[in-house]
Amino acid sequence: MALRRDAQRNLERLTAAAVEVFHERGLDAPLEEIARRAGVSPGTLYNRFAGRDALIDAVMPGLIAARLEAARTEALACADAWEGFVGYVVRMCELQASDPALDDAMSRRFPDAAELTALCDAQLDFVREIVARAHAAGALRADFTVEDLPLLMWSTSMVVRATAGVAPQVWRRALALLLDGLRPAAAHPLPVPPLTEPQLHEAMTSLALRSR
Amino acid sequence: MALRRDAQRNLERLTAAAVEVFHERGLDAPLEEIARRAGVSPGTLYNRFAGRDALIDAVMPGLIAARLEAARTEALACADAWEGFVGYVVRMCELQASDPALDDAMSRRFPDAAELTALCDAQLDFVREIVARAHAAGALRADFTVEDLPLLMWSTSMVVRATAGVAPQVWRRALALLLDGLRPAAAHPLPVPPLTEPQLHEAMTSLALRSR
DNA sequence: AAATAAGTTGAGGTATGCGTCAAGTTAGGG
DNA sequence: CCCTAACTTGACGCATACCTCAACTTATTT
Repeated sequence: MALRRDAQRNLERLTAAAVEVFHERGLDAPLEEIARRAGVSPGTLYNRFAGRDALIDAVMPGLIAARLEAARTEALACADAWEGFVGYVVRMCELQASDPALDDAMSRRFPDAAELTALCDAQLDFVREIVARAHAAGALRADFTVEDLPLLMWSTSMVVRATAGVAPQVWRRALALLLDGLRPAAAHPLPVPPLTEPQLHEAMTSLALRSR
Repeated sequence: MALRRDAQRNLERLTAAAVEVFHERGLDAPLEEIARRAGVSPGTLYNRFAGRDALIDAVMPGLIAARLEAARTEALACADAWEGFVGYVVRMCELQASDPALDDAMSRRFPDAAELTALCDAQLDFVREIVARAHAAGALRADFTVEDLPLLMWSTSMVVRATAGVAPQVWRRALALLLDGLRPAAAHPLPVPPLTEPQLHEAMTSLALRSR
């Protein structure tokens, strides 16, 4: 059954406030702040959303779906396979750098945010194509796998966090150094195998970052 | 004047407990846990140490001084300048990966931990030599600077944190990819200039990591 | 204009962690 | 052995943040 009109309005205020606050403070922002900003009591928030993950799932997919798709199609549209790959990675890192909420949404998994999780998992599959195309063109070192991509994202995530207040573009330098290591000509044997897909998933899920 | 004997004993217990707890939980571990583990009340801890930084400063330099020096001398002793450089970086990252406390101590600055800060600043100067030697030998891309090294450390820090529970060696892979980008042959123009030294210092100081 | 279902409130309980201080305990010199 | 300065204690106040629920308010239906 439909929500009562006032409830509907509060729900909209809540999601709007969540977008704001997540943008400012990341996905670990206090829920009470979101309620406050929505002009609503904490009880109302919990009344409407089971918990943080439900709120995240109500808000984040709408913020990232279009951008993820844009990054993908842009990459595949690019004539040069290497340029496409690099363009994709850079675009993703730009998203990370532009918004702590996006960074969290892309670096971690929130088990009870089903839509968001589905979106990200799907993205990983699409990216497989981009990587495959680069491999086929001999533009990307052969021992690089899709599961290595999150390593780049994590790296950038930290560089951004450390330097955002001081030199907000420096992550591009760190990423460029890294990308230079991904060309076939740069390749030297790697010391350990890549993450398996389940390992990757577990790593993202257990990444509660700001605590231990 | 000397401490009373019981106070001396408590102080030793406190530093020992701090070493343990910092090792397990990083330098943000609750001080109360340290007091508890030392078999002492929180009051006693605060009685002996002005705050977290003082305790860190009492404990960490002893844990890292020797290892930092070993890494340096080992690097300079290495006949091949590139091997020396890589060996140094890998050794440092091994320290990071082996202990959250070392990771914190090397990735951040604790303004009121004077000894620790001095130690790390000195290290950066020594490392300048290693980088210079690699540059002189044409073994390291010319546009790489000492201030770029912390970018590597931050990158590794995050990869370690994400994967420690799942594939504790995978950081070596991420680092290897990165190092492959540091060879002169791999170099392509970098999009932004390196951090300046003051920027670097500020970035480390403001990196309160686990919060925002 | 009731009646009622739907929704909101906000104080309060839980938990973590910092830092303090009045009261109590103890080491160790005289 | 006893006195006093040195030291320890642990409960307390503060702050943050989670989540709940009994009492209240409001929209909607008839």
